Amino acid sequence: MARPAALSRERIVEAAAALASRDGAEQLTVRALGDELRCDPTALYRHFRNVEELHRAVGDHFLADVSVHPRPREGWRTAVRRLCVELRRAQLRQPKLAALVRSAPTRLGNELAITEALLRELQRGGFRTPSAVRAYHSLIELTVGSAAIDAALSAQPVVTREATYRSWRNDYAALDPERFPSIAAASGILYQGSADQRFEEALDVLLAGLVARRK
Amino acid sequence: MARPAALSRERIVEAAAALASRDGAEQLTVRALGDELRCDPTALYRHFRNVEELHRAVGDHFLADVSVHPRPREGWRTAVRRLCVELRRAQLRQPKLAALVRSAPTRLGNELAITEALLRELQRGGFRTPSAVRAYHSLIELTVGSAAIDAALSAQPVVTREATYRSWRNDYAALDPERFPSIAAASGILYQGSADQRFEEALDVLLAGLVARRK
DNA sequence: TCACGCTGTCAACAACGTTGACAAACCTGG
DNA sequence: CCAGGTTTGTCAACGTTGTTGACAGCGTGA
Repeated sequence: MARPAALSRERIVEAAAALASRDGAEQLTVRALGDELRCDPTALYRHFRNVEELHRAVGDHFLADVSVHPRPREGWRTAVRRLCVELRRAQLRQPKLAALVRSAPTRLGNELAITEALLRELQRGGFRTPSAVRAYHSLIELTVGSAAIDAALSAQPVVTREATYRSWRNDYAALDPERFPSIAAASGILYQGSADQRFEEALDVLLAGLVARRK
Repeated sequence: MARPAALSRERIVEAAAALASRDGAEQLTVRALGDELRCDPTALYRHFRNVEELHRAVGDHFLADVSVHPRPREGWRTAVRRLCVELRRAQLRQPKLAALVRSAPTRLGNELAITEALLRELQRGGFRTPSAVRAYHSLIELTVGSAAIDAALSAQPVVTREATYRSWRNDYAALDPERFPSIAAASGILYQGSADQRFEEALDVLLAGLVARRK
């Protein structure tokens, strides 16, 4: 081949992931990555066509946590539900990196495996291809979207988060009941419970709706 | 006050809105805004602390577009669907703002009006308060989350966006059918149609699921 | 009238992604 | 064993972004 090759896609991706999860995805710049790797920033372009390609690789890196292999005695609906819950959990674990994968699918290894697993399970559940694809889109929309919403808050410690929810409910309760009667009546239970609960509730409702429209 | 005051927050926000909806939010730069207003780009800083404050103002401007007043002869389900679609549309008009709004409800004017309208319509549809709140959470999770996903792409002009979807489908089609049989079979219809269609499909499924669980 | 304050202009800075020319290091064909 | 070609990191530079500080023009209150 060529020269010692101090760099490699893997080494770059790992450095980028460390940098992004430490300083935030917005700090993941070509020059900062050069500092992190102790090499010239533009050396990156020997391994990636542009930053977008790098972002996709980094985004895919942490999706490896989702286990996509079929489990014996697991029904399709349980499998789909678990895949979505794990995908969400992986994104919430790395909220800063999740910003890289939610706007566009990476179309790389780990994400492809998740997509394949979801489509496979839906088909096993009796969805024919066009219907399975529509169901897949709906599930991803809810799962990834919900993770995007909750990313910021889930980064906070539990006590802080609970305090935040409480202050929201207080704000709702302080409203003029004449102008906002429905909010006032609901102020005690708005944003009660965890975001995980709210997501799984929505997921179950969506799944039920999908089953009813299955074809 | 002072000099003729050719500029104002309102005039700037309107010019920014026109620019963003014409050329895409990506093109909403300080210099482009200067061209649009026929003034020096930095004059903007006499009215806004920085671009982020401008983005918020533009976003607020569009949130007012969601019409929350009850319409005669409009069923609750139609109303809920419309509110969600309009809320999503409002957020997509200012993709850069979506990042600021989605993590936490602002609990201010326009957003409160939307919350109130959603809860009101759900109750009109036969949901009792606790059930209506859960339904509200699910709907917001999907609507705001979906907007967060699509924000980046909807910032691009239509032709670019279509080219992006096409290149995704090409990537899926180029995969090894042995390793990814389900994706290969679905590659022609993955990410076909618009993001709006996919969202409304998911919304309809969710609504159907909610109705089935109504109490 | 005149000084103050608001507002737009201008030049400049730092940081961003990206490119093309260059140089060093390795592999391979002769 | 060495010459040629390829790979890979370095360097300087370009065009773009947001932002700042000095300057100048204008209107109003003292």
